[in-house]
Amino acid sequence: MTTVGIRDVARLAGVSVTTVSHVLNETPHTRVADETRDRVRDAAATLGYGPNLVAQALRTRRSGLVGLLSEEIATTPHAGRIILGAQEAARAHGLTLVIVSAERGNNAEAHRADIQALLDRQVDAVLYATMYHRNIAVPANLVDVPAVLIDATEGTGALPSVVPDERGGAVAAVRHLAEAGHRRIAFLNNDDDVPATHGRLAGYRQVLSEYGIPFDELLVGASPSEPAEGYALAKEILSLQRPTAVFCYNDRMAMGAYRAARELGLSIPDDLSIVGFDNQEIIAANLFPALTTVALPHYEMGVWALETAIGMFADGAERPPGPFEPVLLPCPLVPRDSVAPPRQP
Amino acid sequence: MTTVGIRDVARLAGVSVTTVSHVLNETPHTRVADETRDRVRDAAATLGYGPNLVAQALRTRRSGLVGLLSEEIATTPHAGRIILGAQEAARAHGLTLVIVSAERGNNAEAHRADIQALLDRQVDAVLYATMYHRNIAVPANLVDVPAVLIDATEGTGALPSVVPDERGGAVAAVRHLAEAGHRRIAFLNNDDDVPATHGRLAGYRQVLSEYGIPFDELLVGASPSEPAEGYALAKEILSLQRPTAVFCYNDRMAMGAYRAARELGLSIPDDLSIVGFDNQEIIAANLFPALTTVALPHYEMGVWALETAIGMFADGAERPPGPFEPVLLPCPLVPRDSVAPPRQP
DNA sequence: CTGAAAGCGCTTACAG
DNA sequence: CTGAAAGCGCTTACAG
Repeated sequence: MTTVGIRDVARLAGVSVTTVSHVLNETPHTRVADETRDRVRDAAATLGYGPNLVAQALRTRRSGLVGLLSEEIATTPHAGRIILGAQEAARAHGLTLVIVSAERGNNAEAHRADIQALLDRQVDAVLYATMYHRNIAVPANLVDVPAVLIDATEGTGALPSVVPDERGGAVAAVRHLAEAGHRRIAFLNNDDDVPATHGRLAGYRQVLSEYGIPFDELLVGASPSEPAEGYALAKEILSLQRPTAVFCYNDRMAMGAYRAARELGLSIPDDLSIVGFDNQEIIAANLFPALTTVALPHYEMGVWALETAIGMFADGAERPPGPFEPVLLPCPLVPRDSVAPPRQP
Repeated sequence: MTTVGIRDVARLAGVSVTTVSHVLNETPHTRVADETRDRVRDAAATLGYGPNLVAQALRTRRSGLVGLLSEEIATTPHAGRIILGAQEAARAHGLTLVIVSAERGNNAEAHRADIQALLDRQVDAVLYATMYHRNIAVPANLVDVPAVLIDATEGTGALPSVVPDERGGAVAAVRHLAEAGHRRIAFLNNDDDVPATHGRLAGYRQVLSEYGIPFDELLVGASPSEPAEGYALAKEILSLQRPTAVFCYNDRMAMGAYRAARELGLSIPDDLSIVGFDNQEIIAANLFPALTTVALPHYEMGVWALETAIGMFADGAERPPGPFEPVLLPCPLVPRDSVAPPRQP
């Protein structure tokens, strides 16, 4: 690969490198004769010239790189959608995404080192994504660069951050059930102290009061948010109580609820309607019947974060002072086949 | 962020930048007094100096960046494991991974542009990953740089490539069933003309002959590799034939087979043993009973590709001439709970 | 309208 | 054992 430089273009066009730079970059306030412009462009095209972005970065002190530090890139498809959103937004702005998967175990010191590596690379900004919505303490050196949090908040409001509107998503889910006519709606919650647990419960309660349905604590349970535990919890609540619908903290618990319903001889959706949360395609679309659920805005959070970061380092943009309120992105309902009106009483 | 440069270190240590560079990089064949070394290191440490990698890249003509072009980053967790493998290998070698998600639709021209963007960034190598094992035609400009294919082969052998040992994985799966005592083993295959279809069938047939089991075409069927179609196919074969075990092309089809078995009143694993392929955690671990399956070596392919790429651009390394034979990585059996000996006949 | 020259932050022969 | 100087490929005042 013979590498062609700006000098080669200048020589072929018979102009100086200054002029080549001006026309190729369309430098504002610079008049260049049309005829010269064309000559330069032709020369660049015939040589297949593309500027060396490393040199450009050194000179302009802008690398065009944005770093994405993500926990657990591999284990969840969610991370993939964040990456995709950030990546497509980056490409749309001529930026390149550099990714590093954070060490497991939440080792703050290791994260600091990962961020330092990104800083040494001169990234223009860093995006910091956690694997699920939570409150975190950020590594100290994150303040050395425009940074934004994805799926995470941090108490002080020092950084812009974007998270799912958990409550709003739950409201959509439970309203969907209520609108279908359900009044005895169980809720299988997670038992971790994380924002989604509280937010989804709040949404559930909100809809109950909207519809004047009394809160019945026998219809609400909490367990680890996995299929096996969801199954046990569903079995208990479905056996003792007689809800006509159940809203599950996530699709994995809904998987368990499907099994419980099956074992109790309850047919979905005729005997029991179920709504999940997370929209994990591989579960939701392939359960039988397909699961109605609520989508998490991972792609959108990736886009939002990237664009917010750009706003922090773009020319002329002042880095906003903060403190920042977390931005909530909507969690839309994804209707499939697991909801029907309750049977006639 | 006041950025500290090599000059600041030199000034503080009372030496030239040349000397700072030598000691920090441990340039071979360079004698520096121990006392000077220490002074330099102390100065760098107290200033928190890290070299500007952009400047270093420009000067050494080595960016330390490797690009990963991956189709469909978001839709499959597989891509995540490739990224993770490549990323961790990159970090271990002081390299940084740059990722770009290829346009959907397999648009060769768009891929060419994505690769060009990577080349403009001066990446030292590019890794090209497809979303499932297949034969492809690579964009022409990929030959301008050390490149390796992940999960893909390309006819001419122009590029190193790494793919799963489909046949070996199928052999492990079917042997596992045969060793448990099964002799009537059905195979639910995919119906696409892709390497995995042929490889897994070959592995199935190989084990049959190892055990002297005649090939019975009534026990073998093919359909799209999704739960719904797997269900239909399983229902047909399980109703008409009476296999004691079924080997499924992938975990999604196995999901369908579970449902078929349930509807036919067959209990897994007592009445019917099932083995899948792909080890999609979210399915395999959460089906009930948990699915015994075969893992695809995505993480390992990511590592292999990154390290092979390094071998192509490292100092002193000659770029191997090719043609290259695809390297097969093993697909190990992941035993769970869906296999048992057949009932007494 | 166009170009000569300095400089981004490093590394690396070369000289002493 | 240590340092002065050139140069990687660009951009950008500045001058004409």
